Amino acid sequence: MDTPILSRRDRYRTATREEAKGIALRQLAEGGTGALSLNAIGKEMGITGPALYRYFASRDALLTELIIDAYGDFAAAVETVVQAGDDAAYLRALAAAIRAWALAQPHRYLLLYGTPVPGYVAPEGTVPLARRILAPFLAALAVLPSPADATDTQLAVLDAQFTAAARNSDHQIPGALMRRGVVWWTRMHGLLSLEIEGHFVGMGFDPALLYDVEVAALLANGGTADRAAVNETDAVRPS
Amino acid sequence: MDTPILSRRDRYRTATREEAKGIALRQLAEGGTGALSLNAIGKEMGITGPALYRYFASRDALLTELIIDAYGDFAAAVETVVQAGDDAAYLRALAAAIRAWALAQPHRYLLLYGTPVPGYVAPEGTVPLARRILAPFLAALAVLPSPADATDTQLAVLDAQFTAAARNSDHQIPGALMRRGVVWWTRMHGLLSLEIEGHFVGMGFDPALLYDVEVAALLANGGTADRAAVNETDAVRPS
DNA sequence: CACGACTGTTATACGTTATCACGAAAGTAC
DNA sequence: GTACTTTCGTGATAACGTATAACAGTCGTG
Repeated sequence: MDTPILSRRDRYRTATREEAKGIALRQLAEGGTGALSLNAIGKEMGITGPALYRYFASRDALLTELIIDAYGDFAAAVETVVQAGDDAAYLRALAAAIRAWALAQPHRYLLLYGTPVPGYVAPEGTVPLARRILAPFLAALAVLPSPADATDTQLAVLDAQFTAAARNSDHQIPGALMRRGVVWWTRMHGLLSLEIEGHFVGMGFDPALLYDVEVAALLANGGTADRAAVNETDAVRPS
Repeated sequence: MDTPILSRRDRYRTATREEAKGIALRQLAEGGTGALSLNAIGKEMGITGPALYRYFASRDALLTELIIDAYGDFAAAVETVVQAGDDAAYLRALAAAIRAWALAQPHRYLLLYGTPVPGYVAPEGTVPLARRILAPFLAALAVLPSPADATDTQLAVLDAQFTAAARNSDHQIPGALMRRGVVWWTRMHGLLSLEIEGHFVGMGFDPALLYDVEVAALLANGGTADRAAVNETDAVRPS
């Protein structure tokens, strides 16, 4: 967060930009991505719609800016988790932080991981941000013993793919570790997205409890099958 | 699928409705929910936009109709899976059918489980449809031995919640069984939604393989932690 | 045949994004 | 202090969207 010397004009410019983005977030929370309107934002700020085009190139530009901000905010929230207790407790705290952030501002979570909006173009600078969120999990998982081993051929192939991908990238994360991190990610996201989108309402159970149970399962067997009966891959597939 | 005797007019009416819905699906696949336009549909059909309001009360009405259709189609696709081999193979085939349908028409999958569109109102008749999709899984899971037991207090509470919810509903599904079904659902959805939305691109692994691995994990330990070290629930939670 | 329901058309109101030309304000240079 | 330049905001405009209303044609039925 470096704040270079800003001229009077630049300060005003960033101030109005922030004000607009704040109103945009509120509109987003109230009516989803479809409710985001530069005209409405302008009206609320006391200026006309076209005036906002001095600050944002287009509606999509504002939206991608909100996405990038949300990524950074999300990553920051995860990074503030302090490592207290053993690694299992740390992972539980990380998972809890993920859920807390997602439930506190569901619209922003959906902005990151929800249905891509019409003119969706991955903002390019998004990959390192996504890795920043996963990093704490990987750090904790690295020192946690992995119950499952490569006796399973499928797992071995998958881990080899991750290892190969690491070679072509700038990081050097072991394949099996990255695989475990992705499993954590997908399971947490499955629960959170369904909860946020309201698919659990009326089912009569506590989503927080199911979340804890799933986190416990991840801690116990690391997201892999530690039994046999896995090698029969050629199941009956439907037409 | 009962087809009562339709008058000449009713046949024409349903025909144009179906034609419009077909074009709507194509528009949806090309540009997402935002690209769905009654005007554009009409133009493509050779009629004006307002004419379509004789067939659909509003844009949202058309959208919810598409959602209901997708639910039925999805459920039908799952139900066509034939039970061959043991129950594990059947469950694998069911999971594969889920993935095949979702990947074949990602926009429709997102219509069901994706970010709710602006004027989202759960179409009311959607709950039995959602249960229809889960039903085959529950049937197969019922006869499959569950490795995990209620030695875990969290699991016991969760299962009790599901059991209580069943009492207030019309079905009579045991709590532990329903819990296992929901775990299958959330894990499959986590993988499928992230894959469909393109969050796996560039990571260098085969999503199908990860899917198989996760299904194997579900089969092996039923989505629960079969080890200890679960009872320390009070982890460090961030601010 | 005649009536009535159904279908499609134009016109209209109102909303959105986005661009443009113009005028006003603020900052900078002399 | 005056003149210049950059920035900011406005209003007009084009194109597209939903949705309603009034009107005209078409079809099925009594």
